[in-house]
Amino acid sequence: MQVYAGLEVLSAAPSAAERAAVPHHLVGVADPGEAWSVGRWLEAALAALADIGARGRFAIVVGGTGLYFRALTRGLAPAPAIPPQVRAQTSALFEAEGEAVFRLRLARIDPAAAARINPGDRQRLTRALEVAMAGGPALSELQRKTEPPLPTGAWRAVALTPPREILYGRCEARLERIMGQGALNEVRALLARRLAPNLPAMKALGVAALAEHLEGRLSLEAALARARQETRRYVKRQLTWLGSQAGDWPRIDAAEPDAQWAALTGLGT
RNA sequence: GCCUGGGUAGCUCAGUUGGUAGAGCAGCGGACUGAAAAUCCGCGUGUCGGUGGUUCGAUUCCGCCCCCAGGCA
Repeated sequence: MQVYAGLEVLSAAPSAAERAAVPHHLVGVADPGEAWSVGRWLEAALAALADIGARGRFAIVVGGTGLYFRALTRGLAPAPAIPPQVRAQTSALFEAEGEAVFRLRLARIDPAAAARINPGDRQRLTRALEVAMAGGPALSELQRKTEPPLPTGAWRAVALTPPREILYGRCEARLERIMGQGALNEVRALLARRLAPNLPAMKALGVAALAEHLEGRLSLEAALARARQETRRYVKRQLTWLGSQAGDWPRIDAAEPDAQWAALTGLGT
């Protein structure tokens, strides 16, 4: 989300002072009207990493999105680009056929995907069919061919997993802070552009709830309560991801991380 | 004070013609390959307000008490 310009407050992007102290890459580089994706981000991230490496420096990749780390460390299936019209098409098809029939249709071209995807998971079902319809190998096939984009041993990872209660407290503090920094103004500006609500930028935590408040359909109190809830659920999903997908990463789980960080890096605090 | 409704899961409620109860939301757990701050899947023991009685058995029927809402004084 920090990739989008105009979401600096909502996404709690690094401050001007932080950015002056340390060069940051890929912050505010995209327009919220553009739909970025893991694939597009990965390309940009690899380019930035190559550039930093060429200057003889190392980079720190920071974020809360498990899929993006997975793409960077383990790779992304070499799937063809899917035009937006195709997506609209599969979505309409799903609508018309219903899940059961749609799944059977998918099973004919990508049985592994049809068997694996959870009931009701329309997003994954339609995505799998889109890739299959592009004419090349099925998504499940492509996923098997995935190669890590970075050389082994070129990177180290660490998962930050402080106690849940502390995390929730920090979410609360973050919400208060961004409200004080003008989160509502950012939402107002986003609404003024009348962007499609399914654009990724419009899915940033708090946008939908605060938009409902600005449109007079929700009290501020109720909107903040919903933003809090969405944030907590997101935190929970992050922790689940780290538990299974990044189970082998070393952890920093203390509320005050300095000692663990020093032990991990061999550097002083 | 009297009358009428209510008191069941964290919340809003359903239900049991007597055999110790179930939905939605919340919460928790899980999945995850170009929408991922997304999209999904799974999980329901709670003195059925308290107490005494009837009964083999009471959350359910009866008595008394407490609390809440509305009405009457």
